[in-house]
Amino acid sequence: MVKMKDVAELAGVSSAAVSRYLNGGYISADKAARIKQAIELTGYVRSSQARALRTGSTKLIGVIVPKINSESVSRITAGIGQVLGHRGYQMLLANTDNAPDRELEYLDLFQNHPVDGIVLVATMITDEHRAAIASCHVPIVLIGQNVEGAACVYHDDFEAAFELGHALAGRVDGKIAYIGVTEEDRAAGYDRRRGFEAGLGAAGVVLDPELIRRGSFTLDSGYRASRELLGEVPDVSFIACATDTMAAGALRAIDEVRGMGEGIHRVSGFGDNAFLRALTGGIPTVHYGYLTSGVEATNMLLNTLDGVEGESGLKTLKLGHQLMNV
Amino acid sequence: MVKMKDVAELAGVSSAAVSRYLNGGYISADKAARIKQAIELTGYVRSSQARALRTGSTKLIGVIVPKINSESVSRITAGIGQVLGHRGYQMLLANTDNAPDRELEYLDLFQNHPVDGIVLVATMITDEHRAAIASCHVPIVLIGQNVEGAACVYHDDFEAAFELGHALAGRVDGKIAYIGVTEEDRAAGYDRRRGFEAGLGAAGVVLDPELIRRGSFTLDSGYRASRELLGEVPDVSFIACATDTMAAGALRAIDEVRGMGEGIHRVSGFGDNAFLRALTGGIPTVHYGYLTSGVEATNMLLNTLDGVEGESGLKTLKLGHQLMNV
DNA sequence: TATCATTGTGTAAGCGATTTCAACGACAGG
DNA sequence: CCTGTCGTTGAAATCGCTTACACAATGATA
Repeated sequence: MVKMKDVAELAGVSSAAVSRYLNGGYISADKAARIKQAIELTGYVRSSQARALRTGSTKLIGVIVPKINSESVSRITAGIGQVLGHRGYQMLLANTDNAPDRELEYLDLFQNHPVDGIVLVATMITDEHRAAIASCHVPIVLIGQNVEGAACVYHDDFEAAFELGHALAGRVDGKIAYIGVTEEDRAAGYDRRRGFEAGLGAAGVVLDPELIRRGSFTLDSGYRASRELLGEVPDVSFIACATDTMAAGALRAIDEVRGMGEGIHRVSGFGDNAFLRALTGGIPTVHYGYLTSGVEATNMLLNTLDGVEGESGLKTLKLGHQLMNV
Repeated sequence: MVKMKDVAELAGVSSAAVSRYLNGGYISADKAARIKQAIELTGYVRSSQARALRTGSTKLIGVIVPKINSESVSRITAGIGQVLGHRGYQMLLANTDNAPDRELEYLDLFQNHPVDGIVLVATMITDEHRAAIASCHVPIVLIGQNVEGAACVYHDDFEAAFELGHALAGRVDGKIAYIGVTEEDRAAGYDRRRGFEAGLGAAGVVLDPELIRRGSFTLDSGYRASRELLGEVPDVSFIACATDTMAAGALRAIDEVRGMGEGIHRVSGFGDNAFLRALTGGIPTVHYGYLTSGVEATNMLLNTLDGVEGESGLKTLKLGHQLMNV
């Protein structure tokens, strides 16, 4: 592998000159030309490892996600990747498979090590998480949760759920059920459930605690919870779910129990999944700018890292949402 | 940041001893104990950058994908990530957004630089690709295409499509149409289209060239191609698509033109998308072990890198498939 | 003419690990 | 007692790059 010294010798300069040429330091025009030629001739590329050791910067951003094969996460990731690519960084992806302790593990691994910054697509935030985030040696931005004391890019799940609940209250007659997710996930669990209840409440509809069930983000869990619900409470009229994926499961359950095509007007979700939209013509749901959240979070992070002027660095950013099909 | 020298001093040994302790070289029991204690006391973690510079190995695997927010790719990626995690490697993810030249770019970037190996989730393989792969300095495994002279983990798209075509020929009456993707994608474009035609042919059904259209992997393109098709040839009876995602678009188009629920029995796809399966009860499609292909490819790659005995290293592996709902 | 920025340049000192090398004590065999 | 082997050790040489520093020119300013 050709190294800087080789290039320097070929160009008849010192390796310091080559380094300066590469990094934009003082260099005379003729030497610059000779170096340029020497680099092209040898096909030299500088060792990012040596550079990293010397400068302490790797141009790598650690991205921690709970699950890669999910529409929302992969959209967020697409947004992150877009920005990183544009700005000369690369993405080190860590998938925790929904295990919050693996999040901590990666947080630990990353901060000591090879990354310049971290984007955490967050689900459950425990005290341990807060501690880990606070003691992080590199800048970190969270996506999806609003955590005090950390830079966050998030959506207002309470408000969105409120609006959805309020809108649905007027349109649905009969019993409304809600299938949520773990409330340890503040945004998708707690806020959505509470917001939805509050929204219904504001329209004078009470959500019967008996009709609140719990799933786990998967289509299958939405399906199972719905079957159970329909079995126990046959006259349920509408099933609201905490995610579109779960809503797809609910849809399937209703179709099975009540006949094909029955489910479409009897479920709602969150996330505005493209597949679901196309196949059903659109159930009531909330559109979040997932890609945008990835973009915004990453820009914020890189602005601090690159010391971009005019940008106030890490802060908390609430993105908007949009009610669909209500 | 505490470094090896600090640990060594605290333990009263040389840094060489600490390094040996960490890497399993000669070390006496008592020194090992002292070093262990010193490490715990200081919370020392070794700099992977310095290590990388010295050893030339980064424990990083470059993963190049055409698109991150797609079910098949994210499943493959999940499989890759699983294995990497288990075996102490990390994933450097590069998303090319379906731009084959960005694939080349990353191939170039990766091979000279910080990764120990590459997994390429391949779509179009041009001669440039072949050249880049052949001249790659680090081991590389392709997923999804069978390329002569490269290690590949792939599915037999021709055979799968043949079986699907053959099975459908007996079940469908009336005109069958096919919406494919670019034939530069040998597996998903060329092989599927040809296999499907051959399968129909073997059952005595001819696929009218007028009824072969072209889309681009997206739901929307499947929708548009189908609308066009239905407009031009109103008596089309069945639309086979090159991917489930496109089939979802076709489904929507048929529902729009002929009434809700009509599409379900009139489309087929490839890939066995979970959402589509749940929402439709299952259209004819082919199930591929996407996660498995990620797992197998990565194991193969790491086996060569780690020099695992008994494994014959990089080779080409054809995975099975399964016809669904026919 | 003396003084001082300004611009270029090379030398050499690291960054923090791994690894070669020579050396050393102990102990067994001859 | 000498020699060879084994297990163990630290000093020192890298790995390839960046950058502080010293030192020249050169031209501008007083």
